[in-house]
Amino acid sequence: MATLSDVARRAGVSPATASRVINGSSKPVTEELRERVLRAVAELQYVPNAHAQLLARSHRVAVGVIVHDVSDPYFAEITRGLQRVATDQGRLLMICNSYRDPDRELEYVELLRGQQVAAIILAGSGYHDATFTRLLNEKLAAYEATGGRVAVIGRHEHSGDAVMPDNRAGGRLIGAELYELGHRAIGVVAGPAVLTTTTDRLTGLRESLAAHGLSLPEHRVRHAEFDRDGGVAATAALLDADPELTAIVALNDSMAIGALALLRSRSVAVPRQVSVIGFDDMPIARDVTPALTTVRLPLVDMGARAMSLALDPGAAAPRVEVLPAEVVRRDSTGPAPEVTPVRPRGAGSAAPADSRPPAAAGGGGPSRPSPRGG
Amino acid sequence: MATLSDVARRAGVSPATASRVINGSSKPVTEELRERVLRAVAELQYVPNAHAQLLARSHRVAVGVIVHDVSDPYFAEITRGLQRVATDQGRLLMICNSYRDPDRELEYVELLRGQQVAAIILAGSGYHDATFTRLLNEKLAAYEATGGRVAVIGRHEHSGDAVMPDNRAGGRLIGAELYELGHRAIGVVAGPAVLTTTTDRLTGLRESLAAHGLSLPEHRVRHAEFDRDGGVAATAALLDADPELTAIVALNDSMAIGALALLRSRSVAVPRQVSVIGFDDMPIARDVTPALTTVRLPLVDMGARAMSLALDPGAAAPRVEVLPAEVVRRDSTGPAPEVTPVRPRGAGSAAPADSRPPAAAGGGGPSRPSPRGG
DNA sequence: GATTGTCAGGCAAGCGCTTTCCTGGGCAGC
DNA sequence: GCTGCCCAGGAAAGCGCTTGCCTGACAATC
Repeated sequence: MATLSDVARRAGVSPATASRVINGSSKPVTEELRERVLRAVAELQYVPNAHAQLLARSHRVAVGVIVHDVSDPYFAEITRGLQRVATDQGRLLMICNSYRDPDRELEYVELLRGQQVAAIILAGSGYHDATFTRLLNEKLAAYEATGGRVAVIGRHEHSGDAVMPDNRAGGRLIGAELYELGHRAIGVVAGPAVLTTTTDRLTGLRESLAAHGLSLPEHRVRHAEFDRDGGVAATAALLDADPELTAIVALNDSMAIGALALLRSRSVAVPRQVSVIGFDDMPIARDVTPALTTVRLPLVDMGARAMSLALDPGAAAPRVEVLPAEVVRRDSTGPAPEVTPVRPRGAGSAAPADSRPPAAAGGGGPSRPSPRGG
Repeated sequence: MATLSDVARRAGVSPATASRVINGSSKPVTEELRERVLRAVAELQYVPNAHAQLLARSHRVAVGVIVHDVSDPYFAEITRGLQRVATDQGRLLMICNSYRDPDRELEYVELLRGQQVAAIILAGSGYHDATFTRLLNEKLAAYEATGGRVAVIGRHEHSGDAVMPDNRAGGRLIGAELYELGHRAIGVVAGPAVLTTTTDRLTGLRESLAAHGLSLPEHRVRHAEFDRDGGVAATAALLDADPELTAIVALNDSMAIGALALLRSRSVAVPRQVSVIGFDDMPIARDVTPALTTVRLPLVDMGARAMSLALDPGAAAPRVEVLPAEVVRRDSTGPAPEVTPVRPRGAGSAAPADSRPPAAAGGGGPSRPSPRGG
């Protein structure tokens, strides 16, 4: 591998001069020497050793981001936003997948610290785990103490700059939407209980149902992995236990897609028999059938803002930007059916023990806010 | 930021000893000193400067991969395979998105070279662009000349180790499949013509159609971006020009999803009126409606193998692994209808100028190879 | 002609770490 | 008691680059 001194030697100049030519230093260099250096660079196919440069300058240029999994569309979208701003500012982005393993997350913080990144961005749900949270905060604090910048997306536990999707409000929107459509028997396909995203969304949903005098019993909430197959499993469990459900809330779109798949495999009509609503509005949501009603989060924007916060030297006070959630109505939700929607498979017709109210006659909620959203 | 000498000073030892303790060097160190060093490390929250380490050791540990876009499921899957092997071997993976910009691709090669990566993996289609190809090969050659390893996925233009999905055979499979189903009026929703992936798949398709005496006129091939919206646009163009098409081949699944969306918006029944077949078998393919018939490529495996090749010191001769494509039959394809399937919108019924043969009566190909795949 | 100013270019000191080689003390062997 | 060996630990030489500072040549000024 050719080095700077190789270039300098070939051009018949000192390494200092070569360096200045290559980096476009403000220090003037004769045109002739400049050309000799550039020619040598081309001839040797010289590329500066980035590590040596980083050691020599004290200027940190890369930015690290730790996500659960970039191939998950949720994070793919966020990453796209991060990338855009990073690239605009001439920063290199290093992406690390924790695969939802807290330990790996801690390791990556160290790794990124060792890489001398200018900022670390943590994207994705936090964990209900006090020990982990303390450990993580210690590590981040140590990093910040040496001038590193930290921004988080959707995490409560860190005290610095943060971009927060309004998961709880989103949960409330779902509750209101389903209530207006007349649904009273609602099941929830939830992500892992240790994730704050799961509990936040669930809390919001419970709040709005409670406001209408409805409760959400524990057995109507099934936890599984936050992905398509988790959605399949949780939906199956939910329906097996409660065939009279008229609506299924999936706490993210991947799970919702799993729910749709399971319902289709059981020949349950959506939304005629059962409505399904998701969360996140990932791009594919509009292309499944029926197109998925969901709660939109401005994912790309969340990424972009987080990167802006991270790269902005920053006010003394930590900045928290809460980004709103909004319902996107598509075809997977509809008015609650008036009779038990799901024929229990095999078993004799289960007693409809549910306390379903008469439900506003004429189907459809009192007034569907708008005929079609997004 | 605490340095090694800070640690050494605090522990009352030399930097050499501290380094040896921290890296678990084979050189023996008294238990007492060892403990003092480790305590100092903990107290100072010391993390070694990775760049300094890389400078000092000559051992390169990171691996770089250049993909078109990780958030595209095709590359997300490949990346997953790459990651797995890289992690198993204790390598850090650096992911770079070229966003299908050849210039950016060249830049990233330089960047990765500067980062002293042990290997560079190029994933994704090559370009029909002689100048670019030459430039790229020069850069890669320079990198290899200094001991760097290169592996490519799905690119003809590089002469070293390669993993090649059998795009052409996949194209042939599609042709055979549609022919057997009785389709004679076939349109192609293709990716950019400059991509070798596009042309390879198209070539295969043409070959198998030709084997049955069918040709694929240019106006039945529409090029657009290799994504969902490209699929929408190309399908619309195709149908507007040729309402009598009975099958649409999308050269990747993203475009196929766009095609399905467009057909639904025009109320064209799939597969009753028009069959749709995709390519790649990305995970979402089974969850759209109708579930997408497609050609499966072993994406994760492709990534894993490429990484193995890249990390394996390597035989003198370049190794090329061709991975087979296989048809996955789902619900978006069916026998060709016997009458003009798409009612032209508005315009008077276009003359069915097509040379459609009588088509085997009874619908359905002579014998559908297997009732249901994958 | 001596002095000062200007300016292109080079010297050399690091950046933080690893690793080779050397040192000096303790011990066994004669 | 002296020599030689072994071994833990340290000194120091880089790894490849940047950059503050200095040098030496030349031109301008008195």
